[in-house]
Amino acid sequence: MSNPISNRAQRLRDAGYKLTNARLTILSILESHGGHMTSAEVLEQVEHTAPEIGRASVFRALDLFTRLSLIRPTYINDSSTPTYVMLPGGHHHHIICTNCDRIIEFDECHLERLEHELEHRFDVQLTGHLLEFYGLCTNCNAEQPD
Amino acid sequence: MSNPISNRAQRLRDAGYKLTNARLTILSILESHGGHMTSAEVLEQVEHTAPEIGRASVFRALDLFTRLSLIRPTYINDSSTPTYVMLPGGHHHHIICTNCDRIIEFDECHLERLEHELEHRFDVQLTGHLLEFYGLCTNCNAEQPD
DNA sequence: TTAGATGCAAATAGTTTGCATTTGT
DNA sequence: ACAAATGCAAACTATTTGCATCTAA
Repeated sequence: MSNPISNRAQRLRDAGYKLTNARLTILSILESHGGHMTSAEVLEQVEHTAPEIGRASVFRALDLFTRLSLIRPTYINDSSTPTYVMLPGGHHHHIICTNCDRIIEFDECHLERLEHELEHRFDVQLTGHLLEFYGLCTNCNAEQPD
Repeated sequence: MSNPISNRAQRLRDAGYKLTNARLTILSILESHGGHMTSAEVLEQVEHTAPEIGRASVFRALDLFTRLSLIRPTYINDSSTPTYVMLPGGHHHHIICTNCDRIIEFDECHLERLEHELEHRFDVQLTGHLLEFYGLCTNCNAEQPD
């Protein structure tokens, strides 16, 4: 009640969820890590910094955060493990090299106008978006003889 | 050698991959199904229409198609199974309701300019993109008292 | 002809479940 | 006080692997 609550924690509370130790710890791990984290990386960090938190709680928290659009799972490296992307300010954008899986992040997307238009057209309330471009990075492009 | 080869099959061949029965069958299942298919749905279809094709080949084909940007795995329903999205013309766009998982597809994105700009800025060769908006659909928005 | 792709079945690994206990509000 | 969330460990399920065989080019 005395220490400051992060924006995201506030959103959890506002949505009616309890600010438990497990949730706050996992949120903090995601926030301090920045951009992308696989579920395996989150599990590993939890294991290191708060081994009392169970595996199941990690998955439950990741699911909850996803429902709240705080993060979004996406496929990057191999095909069977999700990488969770933070959606600060509700959005995130990157380029994925489909050959070497390198990620290039970029900021601007100019999608505000489209977002508003879609909200009106489909009568939805949008909270975030993810924009992914796929292709070959400089290195992989050079390697491909075509 | 006599029957017509689809655009996508041609892209497989051009990239140096063999046009095997397994790959063509799976491609055709994806194409005839249209927009979205989970891996489980693909497996089920294969089981019905071509039971001689092994599970492993399905996953191998889906991985290959992903590397070629013919499809893209994304998280929609539950968190543990990918939904593959066709990328006809290289792109796809939709809105996901984070409450009921309803998907609303839409066409325009006006991202061509950004795509070209990114190609120059990062010296990459882009082959496709996926744009996802997250939020609440009409029904779920109405239900939420806020 | 032959490198690449397949099918099979077993092994693996990631995720979920059920339930008694704990905790935030 | 009590509904909600947790931690545990077992159960599950999707995916991958290794290898002998087959096939597209």
